[in-house]
Formats: sequence, C-alpha cells, structure tokens
Amino acid sequence: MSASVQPRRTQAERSGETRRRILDAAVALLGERGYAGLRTGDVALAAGVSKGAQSHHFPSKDELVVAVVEHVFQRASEQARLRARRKMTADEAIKALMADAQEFFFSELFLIALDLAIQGRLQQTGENALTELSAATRLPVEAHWRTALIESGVPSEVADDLLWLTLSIVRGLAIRRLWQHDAPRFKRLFRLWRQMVLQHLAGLAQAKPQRASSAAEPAPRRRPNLGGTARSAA
Amino acid sequence: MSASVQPRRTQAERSGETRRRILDAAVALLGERGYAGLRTGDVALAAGVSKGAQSHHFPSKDELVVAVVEHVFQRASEQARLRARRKMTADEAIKALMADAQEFFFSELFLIALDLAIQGRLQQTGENALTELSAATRLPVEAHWRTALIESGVPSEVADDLLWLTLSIVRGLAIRRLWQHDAPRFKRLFRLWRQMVLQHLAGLAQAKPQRASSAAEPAPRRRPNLGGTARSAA
DNA sequence: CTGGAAACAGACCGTCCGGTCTGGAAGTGG
DNA sequence: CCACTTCCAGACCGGACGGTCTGTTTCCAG
Repeated sequence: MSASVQPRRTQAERSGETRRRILDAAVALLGERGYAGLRTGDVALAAGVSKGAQSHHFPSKDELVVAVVEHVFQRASEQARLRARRKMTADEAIKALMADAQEFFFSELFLIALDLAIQGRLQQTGENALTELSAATRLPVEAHWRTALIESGVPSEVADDLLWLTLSIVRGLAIRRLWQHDAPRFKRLFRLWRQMVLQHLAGLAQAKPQRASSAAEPAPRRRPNLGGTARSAA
Repeated sequence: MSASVQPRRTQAERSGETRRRILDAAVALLGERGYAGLRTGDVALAAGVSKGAQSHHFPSKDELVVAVVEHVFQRASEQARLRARRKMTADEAIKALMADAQEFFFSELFLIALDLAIQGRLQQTGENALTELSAATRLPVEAHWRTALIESGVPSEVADDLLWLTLSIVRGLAIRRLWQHDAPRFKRLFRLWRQMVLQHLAGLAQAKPQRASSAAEPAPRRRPNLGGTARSAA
C-alpha cells in the first residue's frame, strides 16, 4: 500500500533495481530512436534515476548499449531455443521456424541489432564487439532449428540451405516492411514458400527414393540425428 | 603550372562543378559513415570547397542528403530498368533479376537507403520523405522486372509473388552479410533458389496444362523457352 | 565600364550532449 | 557507534557540429 518507502533494502537490491530500471528504459528508447538517436540523459530521465546513478552503473553510452543487447538478446534466444525442441513433421518444422523467425525479425530487437550493425560497420573504431555479440547469441538458435529440421526428416544436405533461405526470406520481408507493409501479401508469400519447400523435398525424395519417404510426414523411426553427418557442403 | 585556372567559366559551369563535387563527396561519406555519422564539415572538406559554398547550394544537412539520394538512385534505377528490357527465357529472367538485385542490395546504395529508412522511421519528424523517395525510385524497377518475368512465360498470377520472394532472399542475404559473409554459400543458395523456382513453375504447368504451357518445362514436345535460347530474338 | 547578382570563402555562435566531478545519502563490516 | 564502501544526485565542462553572417571574388546584363 504505502508503496514508496522500504526503509531497509540491501545494497544488492537497491543496485539491482536501478540497473534494471535503466536497462528497461534504455531498451525502449533504443528501439524507438536507434543508437544514434539515443540520449544518455533521456535514459536516466525515463528510468527515473539521476545521471549520476546511471554513470555509476554504466560509465559510458557504449557500455550501456552493450549491456542492453546482451540483456535482451539472451532472453529472446533462450525462448527460441525451447521452441525448436519439439518433435515435428517437416511441414510443421518449417511453419514453426518461420513463425519464430517472424517474431524475431519483425520485432524491435532486430531493428536494434540492424541499426547497431550498420552503425558499427561504419565507424571502424573496432567496437564491432556489438555485432559479434548479437551474432553470437543468434547463431545457436539457428543451430537448434537446423537439428530440428533434420530430425523432422529433412535431408541433412539441404537442411542448412533451406534454413538459410527461409531466414533470408523472413529477414528480407522484414526489411521490405520498412517501406511497404502489406500483411496479407506477406502471409501469402510465406505460404507459397512453404509450399515450394515441400515441393522441393518431394522432388528430392523422388530422386533418391530409398530413404526420403518421410519428408512431409512424421519422422520415420529414429535417425542418427546430431551433428554427426553435418558436412552438407558438397 | 598552368593547370588550375580556367579564367573564364560560365556561372552554370562553376555552380555545376561544385555541386557535383559536393554530391560526390557526400555520397562517399554517407556510404562509409551513415547518416548519423555524416558531418557537413567533412563533406565540404572532402569536396574541396568551403563551408560557405556548400551551404549556398545545400542550406541544410537534410537537403543535402535528399539531393544525394535522388541523384544517385535515379542513375542506378535507370540502369536496372534497361537491363530488364531484354527478351529472355524464364530461367534467364530469374537469373538476370537476381544479378540485378545483388548489384543493388550488396552495394553501398542499399545500406544508405536502409540506414535512412531506419533513422527516419525513428524520429517521426515527418521527414520520411527520404524513405518515400527511395521507395519511389525503386518501385518502378520492380515493375519492369515483373513484366519481364511475365513476358518470359511466367504466369502473371505468380510473377509478382516470385518477384517478391526473390528480392526478399537477396535482400535478406545482403543483411546477413553484415554479420557473416560467406560468398560461396551465397552462390549456392542463389542456385538452389533458381532451381526451386523452376520446379515450382513446372508444377504449375503440369497442374493446368491448357494455357501454362510456356511457363516451365512440361516437355510434351519441346520445351518452349526454359533453359534454351531466347525465343524471338528481337 | 559598372552596378548587381550569383558563387564562394571562412569566421562565428548557440546548442546539444557525453563525460566528469563534488557532495551527500544509504547500507555494511567491525 | 563508527569508519568505509557503495550508491545516488545534480551541477559543470569541453568539445563538436549545424547553421548563420559578413566579406570577397566571379560572372553577367545593360
């Protein structure tokens, strides 16, 4: 009730709360203004803390941004990782993959990462640590989806390529959206792509019929799944 | 010695040259530093003109950037437009389309446009005129490719969708390249995509054979135009 | 030749913003 | 209760940068 005062809070509590407030405010502002437009003063203001407090926890703007990125990307990638663990048919896997990719690429997160990548790519002050960071948190997600595809019956030689193509499509449309957002068309395109993938898989199954029978249906029995047969590049 | 001075130049010549010098310097700096990192002083310095001259021709930074965009996009889109006018088979058309898209999306131009779009999307100062501008110069190019696809035998119902998917893939990979550039893989993916498109067109031709005969390789008699040489070398 | 306009040069200014610095309040170990 | 550290508050500073202003040169019309 009497909300405001808890006369006794441990240092870790005080510190942790302001840190969290600052990070939350920063991620919001970063999402809506971008790196270049982010003002450290605005962050402190939005977080309801003083400039001094902020510079105590995050001495410089860049350190703040780095903290924001690893804070928020970590959570998102963890969530995606879980989603890729279900057992699925190939069709379901593609569908789930696209849904997951959409959730990421159509979110502020991707725009933040993109902004930072572009920005960092330019000023070669060597602080590409940011892009490396976002790459490092994103790559494991892809790896999980790759194994999910393979376990769903997609031949391992093409799983990687289809994964990349799928991600590229979603990413490409997410960019396109910046100029022109046509949601129903996007939906149609996603459906078409899924259809093309299944068609391609069917074609593969026809070409070497001995073992590819399960492209669109639930996985056969078990398959020697993990990384073993990884080398897809012929 | 005598080099530097042409004592008599018309006003239009003087003005035109410095304008050009400024624009050239600006597009270079914009490409390598982005909008936020672009300093008007640096432009004048790189162009070898005074700050006064620059502000005479381009009173504000934004007006300069607008001029840069319409200057350089115009030329590029004109070039692409010509390329889409050749008569081609469907396979050639896809190939040419992808080559053209690569040339654009993998260039500094796209990064500039992307940067401006992201930047403009944020500060809603209403100066999204920039993104509208780049969209306006880019859309006609797409329209030309669309008709090129249709004329090459792709059914008009799917030409649009395939065009969008193709552009999205190239765009998506162009973005991906910011984190991870794997040229041979990109090549492989492009090839795979072309193959999938042809497969899809073949499926369509099979589904309704009465009129789609020229789409892909139904191959009852001879393949009309797919992989062969162009029909009607006009 | 001459008045005037356009083109150019460079100093100057106001503002903004990231970082620092001093001071004080809140917890902590002894 | 008392040094000592951590945490926080807000004033201050210095540089950077976009835009303006005044002055000078170059061209052109009459």
